[in-house]
Amino acid sequence: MPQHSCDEVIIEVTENLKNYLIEKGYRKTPERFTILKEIYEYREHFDVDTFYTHLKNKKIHISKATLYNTLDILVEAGLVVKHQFGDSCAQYEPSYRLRKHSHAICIKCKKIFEFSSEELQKIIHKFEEENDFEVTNHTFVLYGICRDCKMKM
Amino acid sequence: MPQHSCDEVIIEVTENLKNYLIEKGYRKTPERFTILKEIYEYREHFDVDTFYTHLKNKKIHISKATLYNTLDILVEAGLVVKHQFGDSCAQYEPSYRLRKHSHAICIKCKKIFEFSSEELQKIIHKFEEENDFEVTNHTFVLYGICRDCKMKM
DNA sequence: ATACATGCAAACTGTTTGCACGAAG
DNA sequence: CTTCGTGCAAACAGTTTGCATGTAT
Repeated sequence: MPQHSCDEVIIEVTENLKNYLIEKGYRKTPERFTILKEIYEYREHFDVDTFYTHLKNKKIHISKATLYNTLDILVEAGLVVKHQFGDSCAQYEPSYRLRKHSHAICIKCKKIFEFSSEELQKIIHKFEEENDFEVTNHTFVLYGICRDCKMKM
Repeated sequence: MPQHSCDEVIIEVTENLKNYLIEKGYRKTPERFTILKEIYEYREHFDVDTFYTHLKNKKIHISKATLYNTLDILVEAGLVVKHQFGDSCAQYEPSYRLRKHSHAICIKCKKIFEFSSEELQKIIHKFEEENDFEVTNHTFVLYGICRDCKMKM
């Protein structure tokens, strides 16, 4: 993908975060902006441990406590989505201006696949209207056996 | 709901479990059948700790280790579904012959709502066919604010 | 100058593991 | 009688918390 568009997104989300922090009266610390930038450059799913190591490799020293704290804020701000897939630890991913998608996880090889579906949005809207429930986020995960693992059986 | 139909379901799932254990060469221990029966009488979502206490109150003594072990088997056997909602601990629920449903969780009051959607099945089938992926289970969770909490704001 | 955020380590919590005993096959 | 399952406690892993230090406001 072009580096250009990636930079643009980072500028936008940085601005969004700044506004969110001001609105909430939180402080604009360098760590918070660094973490946001790194997440949007990384662009993939990650768990806290993996990301912590990733930062360490780039000589960026931020403690795990701060990482957890900041991720909570980014989720609140709607800039990051948190998923709790079956296997132990939470997974995060950037969400701003990125294609909304769902996940399918192979229970054999643990690989995560992504797919999107417009019909899903319709289901969500229907539920919102019928139940007077305001959906802010959702997780749709399919568990099963992928093509490769099916062939190995 | 009529006690009658509940008993019928318990008889069926007990038979299913027996067959599954034989097929896999696992032992038919009383604990395994007791846990299955209690889950199908309970009929609601539960986490391990809550269920452990529930059993203790009924003077049924089964250790947590056995509970975890047995739940894994029941999930394998397709008699119980495991959900990993955002908040820490895993939730389980009986699945045999019970209406397939999805969940909506209020992020304020943490209440869990259930709803079902036939369209969801279509989406799942479409994904299976397009990707040669065999779906064995799925989780669809909406997070947001329920009617009651909206009114309190 | 005054909190609030960070970093570190210790605490916590849900789950897994190791081992001795007991029961299913 | 052999092996697997259970119960218990200890271990583990991801996350949270408490406190001293540092820094945004």
